[in-house]
Parts: sequence; structure tokens; C-alpha cells
Amino acid sequence: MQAGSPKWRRRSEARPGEIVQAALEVFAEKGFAAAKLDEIAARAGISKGALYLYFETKEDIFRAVVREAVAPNLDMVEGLLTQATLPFPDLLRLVIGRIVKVIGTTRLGAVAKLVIGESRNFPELARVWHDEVVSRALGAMTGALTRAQARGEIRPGDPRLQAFSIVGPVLMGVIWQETFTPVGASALDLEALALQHCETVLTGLASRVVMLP
Amino acid sequence: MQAGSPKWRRRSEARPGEIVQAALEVFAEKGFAAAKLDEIAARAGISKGALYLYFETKEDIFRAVVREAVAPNLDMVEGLLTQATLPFPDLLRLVIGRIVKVIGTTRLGAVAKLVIGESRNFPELARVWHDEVVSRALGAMTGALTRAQARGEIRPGDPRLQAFSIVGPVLMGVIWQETFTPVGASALDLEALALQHCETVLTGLASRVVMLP
Amino acid sequence: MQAGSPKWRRRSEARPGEIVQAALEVFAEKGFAAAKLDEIAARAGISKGALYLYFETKEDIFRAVVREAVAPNLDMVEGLLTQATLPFPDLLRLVIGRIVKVIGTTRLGAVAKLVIGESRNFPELARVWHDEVVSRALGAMTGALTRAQARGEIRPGDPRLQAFSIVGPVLMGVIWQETFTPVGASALDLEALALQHCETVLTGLASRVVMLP
Amino acid sequence: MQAGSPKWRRRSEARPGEIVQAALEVFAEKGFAAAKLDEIAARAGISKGALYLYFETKEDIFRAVVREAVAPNLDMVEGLLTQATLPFPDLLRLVIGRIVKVIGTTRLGAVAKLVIGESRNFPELARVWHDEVVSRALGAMTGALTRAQARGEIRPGDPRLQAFSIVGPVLMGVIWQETFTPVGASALDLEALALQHCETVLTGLASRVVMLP
DNA sequence: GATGAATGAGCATTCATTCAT
DNA sequence: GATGAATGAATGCTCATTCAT
Repeated sequence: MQAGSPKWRRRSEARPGEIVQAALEVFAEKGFAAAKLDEIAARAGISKGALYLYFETKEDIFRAVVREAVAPNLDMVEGLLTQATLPFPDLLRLVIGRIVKVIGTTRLGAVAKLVIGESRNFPELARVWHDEVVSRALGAMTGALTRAQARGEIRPGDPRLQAFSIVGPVLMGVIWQETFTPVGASALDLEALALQHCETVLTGLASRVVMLP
Repeated sequence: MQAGSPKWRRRSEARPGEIVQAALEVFAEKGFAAAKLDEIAARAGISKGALYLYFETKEDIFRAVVREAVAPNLDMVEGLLTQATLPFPDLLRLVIGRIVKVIGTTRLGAVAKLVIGESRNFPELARVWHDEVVSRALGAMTGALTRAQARGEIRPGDPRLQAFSIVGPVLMGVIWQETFTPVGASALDLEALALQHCETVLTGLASRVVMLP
Repeated sequence: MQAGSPKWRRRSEARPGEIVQAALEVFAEKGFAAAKLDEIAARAGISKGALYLYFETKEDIFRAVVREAVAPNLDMVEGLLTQATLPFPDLLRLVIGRIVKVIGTTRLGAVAKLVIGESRNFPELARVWHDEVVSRALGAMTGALTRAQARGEIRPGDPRLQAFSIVGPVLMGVIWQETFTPVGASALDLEALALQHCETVLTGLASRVVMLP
Repeated sequence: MQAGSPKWRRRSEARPGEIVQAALEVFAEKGFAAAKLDEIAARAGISKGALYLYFETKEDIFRAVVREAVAPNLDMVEGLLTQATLPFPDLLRLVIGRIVKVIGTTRLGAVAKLVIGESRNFPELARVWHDEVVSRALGAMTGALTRAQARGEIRPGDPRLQAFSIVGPVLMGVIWQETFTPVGASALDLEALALQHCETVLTGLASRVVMLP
């Protein structure tokens, strides 16, 4: 084995990402405590000891996994904020579509489950997720709702609770897929759910609505 | 030590319940793996060894905790089914109110979080919860929605997805309280959420609705 | 349940013997360490706590089992000694027959196995057995051999080693039955072994023997 | 678990042997249950955890100890078989001498005691010993006796029982040394026993023998 | 940098022993 | 005397972490 081989150099730089990727899989499957460093190392294709060249502790790896998953969401949150001038129905359809797409292409659902499950053991992570993802996204949504109320687009009401009305079903769908589908429950078409729920909640929130007798 | 001291009277009949109660607290705080039998025993006011007079293993205790939490839900589900002849809006307000009340008076939310977090390590529990709680409740809701559609009370659409639209925000509220409130997020008034969402979704699902330009 | 019931009184007196009997079975099956007081109590038909009304510790029960098994052997040893005036072949046939009979009607073999297996953990028991059973029996045999040598009945030689020649095969037969027969080895006719070995060793030890070319 | 990977991974070559050696000592002194992994590890000069790099469980270590002791015996058994063409007396003297030598240079006696004592808890080990050591050795001896009977060298009789007559005293001597010598009994010269018994039993089994009145 | 053998603290589980009833 | 619930010390096993190579 020759030191300084370029193949190694390049791999070294990629290592942390590979480890986080492998760790994400194992944590998602087993949860934090039941995940074994042996398995993470094996899936990352390195030795167990090598993990400690890149991370201090197992908790560190866990933190990296969760924080890494925050990044794409931050982008999404930024997206929410910048589109904030659209009419609310258009904005909502756009945002929900984006959320569903991100969930479909990343392991975001699995990470959400991890954060939920380990929130008591890793309060800082729950805090990070709250502060940098959930709260900001919810804040953006609340802001858009407040403005839409001011414009008379949607009916009055606590915009934070309205935001729950909007996002909750999608979150429930994600949890369903992560929790019950693997144990035999019928699968769920998250996109169809988002589409139908969007129209339902838009009608429900619209101000210029008249219910006939 | 005085003979006949009431403190030491045999409580064997109450013990399993006390243990499950103590275990619920510890599991809810730590998750399955991080929960220590020492602490469960201490909170139950008995020795570690005594746990094994009532349960075979730690997993057994966990199962008991989860199964015990199922019972009150079964009653609630039965309640749902028997009220099925009411007009849908009345039924929904009734049911949602009941759900929120149960959640407020039991540790159901904590158990739900446990089931979600440990679903990969205890698939049978996820299955039990799916079969005996989630699926039945969702089934009842779907049935009521189907009938309401037939009666022309609510608009057409996949009733299962409509059920997600109805229940999702409440579930999200529960998760919020269990996950983010303990780490500093602003508390959530679950009852207000339920109330407002009920009206929103009822409007959104109603068939006799006209959106004005 | 009436205190002082005569049925109980009589049982109480028989209890230690019943316990020792039950313990013998369990110890014989499992060895000392793997034997559980629960099982001994169950087989004796009493509660675990009641064992401590008759014995101080588990070791105590074990000691009682082993010592109890000594008694019938002491009788046998006495028998050996009193018949010591017979011609040696007659004496040997008598004694070996008696040994085989005792082994066939008691759990002596099992106890021997226990003593052998636990001799390091219970040196006093090994000592008791040596002093009160093995050594005395061997001493009696050695004495008889010495006298038979003096009478010219059997050929000269270390009488202790001759005693091993006589007894060894029977002991081996007992061990065989206790160790290998339960795991599928073909059973052994201990009586036939004793009979044939008796004649073989009597010929081998006889002084008036001529080997033809 | 890698398919096809040999059960004995690349390990420090000497370690397993050192562990087995240390374990043999501890098991021989305490028996299986009373032997503590702490002590085995200490005597092997490693930590308790390191044991599990080489063996799965305590039982595994025990099995290795017993199986390892089988190997030298297999060689001995083969030796018996290949010398089978000698005249019986010469063969017997050769074989017995070899047995005594092996016993004197190995801890075979201690292992035999272990197998006897734990035969109920580890039936497979008793079976292995029966099938691969005792049965084969006894079979070889029986075969030699049968041929010797056919040649008219020794008198008729059940050859299996004759084998017991031959081997029993040596086994008894081994057990004596392992069981009673450590608790104060006078030591036994196993070689002298073997020598004298050999001549005794050869005379006893010889066909061309006449007993004078 | 990389390895994997070695460590040792930590935990679930067992079971002889006790004691209030 | 008898019970059996309760105890707690003991121990096999796990696994994150370290370190000599």
C-alpha cells in the first residue's frame, strides 16, 4: 500500500459524506441506540476505527446525519420565502408540490422520524430542526397566510393553526409511509394526497365561499 | 420494622399496572434502548429483580406499555362507529373532540411517538397499532366519508385521502407537543387547533359550496 | 387450613427426606450449579421458602444429598468386613454381587458422578466420600487381598493396585451408564459385566495358575 | 455474516489456544457453571471482552476446550487401530502404556471429569466424546479381542465386557487422581497400576490357562 | 491515513436468600 | 409451620472507543 496514492486522496475527501450516507441508512432502519458502528463502517466500506478519523463519537455521526438533512430543507424554506408574492392558492400548490418532491427524492421522512424519536435524548437536534427548518417553514407559511388574510384571499383565523391544517396531512402521510407501510399497511400515494388535500384546504380556507343550505 | 405496617402490604394485583405506568414514563423520555430497567424499577418503587416477577424481558414490558395504551383507543374507535348515523359535520365535530380529549388525558401521544420511533425494531407493535388503532379509526372515518358522499353531504374524492386531510393536523399537533414543545417551542393549543381545523376542513369538503370570484 | 392438622404434622417429619430425594433427582440431572431451588421445591411439593425451614443453604442441601447417599454404602462396607473369612473367590463374588445390587437399586451412581464433578468446589464432600466410603471399601478389599495373599490364594502384588483391578471395571460401567447411555450409547448390562469380570480377574489373580505354551 | 468466510477469521494466531488453555484450567478447577469469564480472561492475559473476539459464548469456549482435548485422543485411537496385527499381549501392553503416557502428559483426566460432570447439560459433548473417543477406542479394543479370540489367544466371552475389564482400572485410577488426591488421599502410581493390571488381566483372559487345585 | 484487535464500562437477566404475612 | 413476593449481588454479554502497528 503506497502512501499518497491519488485514489486514496480523493476518497478521503469523500469519506465523511459516505459515512453520513451509510449512517443515515442504518439510523433510519434501527434508530440511534440500536444502530451499530460496525454496520455503519461496513456499509461505508471502511473499518470501524476509521470512523473516528472523521467523527468524535457516535452522537457526532448522528448529529451530522440530522444536520446534513437540514440543508436541502433550508433551500426549500428559502424557496417558500421568495415566492411569497404569488396569489395564495398558486403559492400553496407550488410549495406543497415542492415539499412532496423533496420528500420523494430524499430520506427526509426517515430523518424526521429520527428527530421525533430521539428528541428527548438529543434536544439540541430537535431544537436545530425546530429553529432552522420547522419554525422557519411554518413562519413562512404563517406569514403568507397573514398576508393573504390581509388581502382578503382567505378567511380570518389563527394563521399558525391554519398552517397546521395545511401541512399536517402531508406529514401524516410521510409518517404513514415510514411506519406502517413497512409492516404491511397499504402504500400511500403521497402525491395524490397532496393534490387532493391542497384543493380541499384551499376551499376550506377561502374567504369568498358560500355554503348553500 | 413494625409488623402489620400497611406500607409493605402486598400489592401484587396493582403491581403490573404500576410497572407499566413507570415504564411508560421512562420509555417516553428515553426511548426503548436508552431506558434502563433500574430506573423503571425505581420509579415503580420496587427492585430491579421484582420486574421479572411480572414480565419476562424488557421487550415484554415495552409491549405491555404499548398494548395497554391501545385499550382506551379501542373504546374510542367503537364510539366512532356507533355514532355513524349523525350528519357528517356533527359526527366529525364529535369525533375530533373526543380524540383531542383522549389525547389530553392520556399519554397516548407519547406512546404514538414510541411506536413511530421503534417501528423498525418492533414491527409487531407497529402492526398491532396499525391493525387495532390506526386502521380501524381510519376505516371508520373512511366509511363515514363514503356514506356522506353518497348522501351528497361532501364532495366526491378518495375518502382515504380525505381522512388524512381531517386527521393529519391533529396528529401533527400531537407530535409538535411531544417533540418541539419540550425543547422550547411555543406550546400549542390542541383544542383550538382541532376546533378551527374542523371548520376549515368541513368547509373544504362540503359539496354545497360556491366560491365567489 | 387448620393449624396442627395431623396430616401436616406427619408430613413435616418426612419433609427433609422428601427434599433430599427431590434434590437428588435435580442435582443428578443438572449438577450442583445448574440445579435450581425452584425446581427442587416444586418436586418436593413445597414452596421455595419452606426449603429454608429445613436447610440453611443450597450447599447444605447438596451436602445432605451426598451424605445421605453415604449411609447405605457404609452398611455395605460393614458387610464386606464381616464376611472377610470366606475363601477369596467366594468373598469377591459375594461382594461384587452386593455392589451391583446396591448400584441397581439406588441412585448411587448419580451421586458418585456428583461427587466426582463437584470435588473441587466441595472438597469436604470428596473427603467424606473418600474417608467413609471409598477408602474403607478399598481398605477392606485390600485387607482381604493381603490375607488371601498370605494364605497363598492369590499371587503376590500390591494389594491396592489389585483392588483397582477388581473394582475399576464396575465403576467404569456405572459411569458409562450415567454418562453415555443417556446420550444414545448402547446400554450396558452391569450384572453381566460384573459376573464375567469376576471370573476374569479371579483367574488373573489366582496363584495356582499355569499358562500352557 | 459473510458467506463462505471461514469461521476462524484472521486472528492473532496464538490467542485461541491460550484462551482454551486458560479455560481448561479454570473449568477443571471449578466446573462449567462456577467458572467465571473474568478469571479465564485474566489467566489468558486478556480482557473479558476480548474473549468474544474468538468465541461466541461461554459454552463455545467450553466446547472448544473439550473438542481440543479430543484431538490427541484421536491420534491415540488411530495408533491402536494400526498396531492391530500384533499378538494380543504385546498389543495390550503397548496400548495401555500409550494411554498412560497420554494421560500423564495431558490434562485428559481433567477433561474426562468435565465431560462426565456436565454430560447432562452438554449432551452433544458427551456424544462427541462417545463417538470420537470412547466408542472408537472401545471398538478398536473389542475388535482386537474378537480377533484374538478367533486366533485362540484369549478365552471366549463378550469382548465388550472384556474391554471394560481391561480399561476400567486405568479409568478408575485417573478419576482417583483427579478427585481424591487433591483432597488428601494418597497419590496413585498410575504406571505401576497399569503394569500390574496388564499382567493380571492378560492372565485372566488367556485361553491356555489351567487353574491347579 | 487506515486497520482491527483490545478494552472496559454498562446493562439485562438470574437466582439464592430473606421476611412480612 | 408455610408461603411467595421481594431483594440485590453476581455475571454473561455488548459495543463505543482506543491505540499499536
